[in-house]
Amino acid sequence: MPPHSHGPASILALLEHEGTHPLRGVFQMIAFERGQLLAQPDDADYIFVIRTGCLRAFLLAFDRELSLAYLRRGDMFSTHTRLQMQAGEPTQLFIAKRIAVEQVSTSHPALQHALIHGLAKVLGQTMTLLEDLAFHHARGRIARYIVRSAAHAGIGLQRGQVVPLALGMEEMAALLGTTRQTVSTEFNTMIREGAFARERRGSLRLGDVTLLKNWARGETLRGG
Amino acid sequence: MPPHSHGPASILALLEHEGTHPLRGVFQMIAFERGQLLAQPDDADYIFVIRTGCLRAFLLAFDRELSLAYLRRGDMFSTHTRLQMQAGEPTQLFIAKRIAVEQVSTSHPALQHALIHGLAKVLGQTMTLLEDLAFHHARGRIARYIVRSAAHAGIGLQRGQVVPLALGMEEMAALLGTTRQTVSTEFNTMIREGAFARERRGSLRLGDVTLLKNWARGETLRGG
DNA sequence: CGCCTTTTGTCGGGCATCTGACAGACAGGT
DNA sequence: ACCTGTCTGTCAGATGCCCGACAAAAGGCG
Repeated sequence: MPPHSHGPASILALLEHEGTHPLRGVFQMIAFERGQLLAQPDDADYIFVIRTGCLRAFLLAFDRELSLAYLRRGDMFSTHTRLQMQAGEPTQLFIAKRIAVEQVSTSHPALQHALIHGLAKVLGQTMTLLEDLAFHHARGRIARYIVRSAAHAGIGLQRGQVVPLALGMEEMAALLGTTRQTVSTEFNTMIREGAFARERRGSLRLGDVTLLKNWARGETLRGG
Repeated sequence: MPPHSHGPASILALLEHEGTHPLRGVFQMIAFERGQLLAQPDDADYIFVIRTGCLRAFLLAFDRELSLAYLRRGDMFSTHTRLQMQAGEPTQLFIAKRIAVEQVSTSHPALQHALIHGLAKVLGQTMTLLEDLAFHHARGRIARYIVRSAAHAGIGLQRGQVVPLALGMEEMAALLGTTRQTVSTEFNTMIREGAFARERRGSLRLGDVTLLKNWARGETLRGG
């Protein structure tokens, strides 16, 4: 569930405003190059809001990685010991220690709501991933990803519609918890079966949408 | 990741106190029988705190289910469209509409913190599950579960220690995202290799702890 | 256009794990 | 003790997926 809709704009507005809102005092702005990692400076918890660019949150184990979400402008999140962050492009964000935010936010309930909202959102995305991994085969996950991409782009599931795909095979694999090869193979098999066709790189044209829906629904469950 | 430590006791204290704390007004107490489902009455979000008993949060897809967490006294959570709740034993809980809580909590920052804390905790557990599913084989997940069980019971990882297991094979399988048969087979293979021995039902005696640690660390990663 | 790098497609072998089926072990009640 | 239901152990067959390797294709740049 990649690019998701923007979080509470109010926070960003507060932080970007030229005034001296008390909240602005605890946040620092930092910039990242493409590919740069957001290192955990100490073992304190941090909270941040994306201002521009794109940050990929992922789990890392040895040489494998699983992408959890792509955070974009307005998205708010907190550093988490087990999560790595990497800029997918030049990125700016506001960051502050969680404790500091909590102290200030005592008098700013709106921020609290925003935080809860943000956490709940990431929790939801994580749950989607969990569903995918636990219940769906590689083909189902790909189908679900395509359906989500279409929905996110505001495109109906109808033959002929063009759906943009933000990710390459490798990145898709990392997001879906599988391998480049499996994604590639399944993808092309789905094309041969007529579910959709390739449209240059980075987009596809929908074909037999019923097929896609059935795969996405997971008629055939994982491990079966 | 089964029973986790108790949440903010303050909330429960507030709710259980005989006085007329404003917070108490928005919460209702309900009781459940063993096996009963916590149905989503309408499409509003609810927040609840467990008072007694045990609630299992799980994902459901067709005839398969994946247990996410076992919530116990003091644990706080919110209903989530995709999550089912089931009482594992007679259970009482305080429940309220999220909106109502937010309105009241505007003047009670402590509650906000507790909520954020609770959400973050569940997010953490979800992440653990995700790690398991994405990176570890069945054996690794079982080993990790045993290690967690020991830690939760405050038992050191040393030969001879007795670790209680709260779950049967079937429930363990649901929590670890695998099948009863696989858990049973792996479990007994691990016993034969000397990692631990069975101690009546529901507990085991640790043997070669190094083996256990290695499996838990995941020397051998999933899909490899 | 030709070169080089990155991305994508495909194959064959191997393996973890799922399914379905059945037998043995345990626990509770009468 | 017995029966009875639930839990547990194990097997054989099937399969989805991973891995390593290599070829084909696409894009950037002089």
